[in-house]
Formats: sequence, C-alpha cells, structure tokens
Amino acid sequence: MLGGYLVREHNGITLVGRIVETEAYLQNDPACHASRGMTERTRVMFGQPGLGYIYFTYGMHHCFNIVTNDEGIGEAVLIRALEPIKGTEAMYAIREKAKRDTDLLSGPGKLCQAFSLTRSENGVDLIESDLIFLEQGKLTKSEAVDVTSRVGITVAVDKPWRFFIKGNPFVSKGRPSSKETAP
DNA sequence: GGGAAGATGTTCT
DNA sequence: GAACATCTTCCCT
Repeated sequence: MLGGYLVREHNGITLVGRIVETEAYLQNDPACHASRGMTERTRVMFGQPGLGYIYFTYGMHHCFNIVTNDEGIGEAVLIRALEPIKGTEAMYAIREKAKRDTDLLSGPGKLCQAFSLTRSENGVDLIESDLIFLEQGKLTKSEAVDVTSRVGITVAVDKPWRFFIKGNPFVSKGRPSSKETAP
C-alpha cells in the first residue's frame, strides 16, 4: 500500500496524496477497535475489503482506515500520513494552520481534515466510488520501508506494525509508543 | 527546539 | 463516567 495514491474529489477539486505511512490493526490485537467484537461503530471494519472506515476521536479528529480482510473479520489499515501531490492550495485553504507542505497531511487527523473526510464518508466503497478511491503506485528505487511500533496507543505497544517510507519528510512526527528505556 | 497538557465529542463500561 | 489509533499551544531549556 505504501507508495500508492489516495484520490479525493471534493467540491470540483481533485486532491491527491501519496501514502507514506500506515499502521496495521488486526482483529486479535487489543489496540484494534474490532478486538472486542462488532459494535455500531466498528461495523464497517467487518464488512468487505476495500471499504473506508472513518471514526471520530479525541473530540475533534477523524481517522481514515482501509478495510483489508474478508467480510466478517474486523481488520483494517490506518492511513497515518500522505505526501501532497495535487490540490495543495485547497488543502491550505482548509487547514489554515499549515505553513509548509509537511504540515498538511503528516498525521491521521490532519489528512482527514485536509481531505474533508468525516463520519458521513464512513463505509464508502473505495473500489466503486468516484469521489474517494485509490490509484496504484510504487516505491522508487531509492526508497525503503521501515517498521516501528505504533503511535498513540496504550496497549500492544511492542507490536511492530507501523510501516512508513524511510526518510520521507511527509511521514508524521509521532514517535513510537513503545517505552524506550536507556540501556 | 522540545516536552507537557488542554481541547472536545463519541463510544463503551 | 472514563477512555480515546490526535493536534495545537504554551512554557521551559
């Protein structure tokens, strides 16, 4: 999934971002919303692969996931950061706080705001939709994938399920949540 | 430049 | 009523 493109048509403007950072959430993973069974909120995660699962958290932020496993299995990949490719002017207009390109999409809450993804887009079919969909892309020769533990969680912090393009400036600044104790 | 805490609403116990 | 897959601001170094 890293290196692919997320395309969003909004108000007649095309926004494109390249996926540079993701996290995996599996069903038997305590940090995954679906680990405690299906609820009203996590229903989409148990749907067919290719759906977009969007939830609201911390009172002011949305997070965008892509459902990955078969129907009946609650697993998804969180999109944590995108590299702005197209429509950056519209992103700046929405995100007034952003001063540089690296401020626009470098975090799950930021990219949802810039792409205008809210709960009303929850459950969208990324394969059928003309408004939100994915395009294929791949890593260049000089790019490498790095892996760390995940960010912003309090359980299963030792699971190395955060994937990102090594050295890419648009990866979020969040540090892995595993406790790094001095040797 | 970096760490700590506040903001704020939905979901689940 | 507590927790939360975060972002921003404020204050310190």
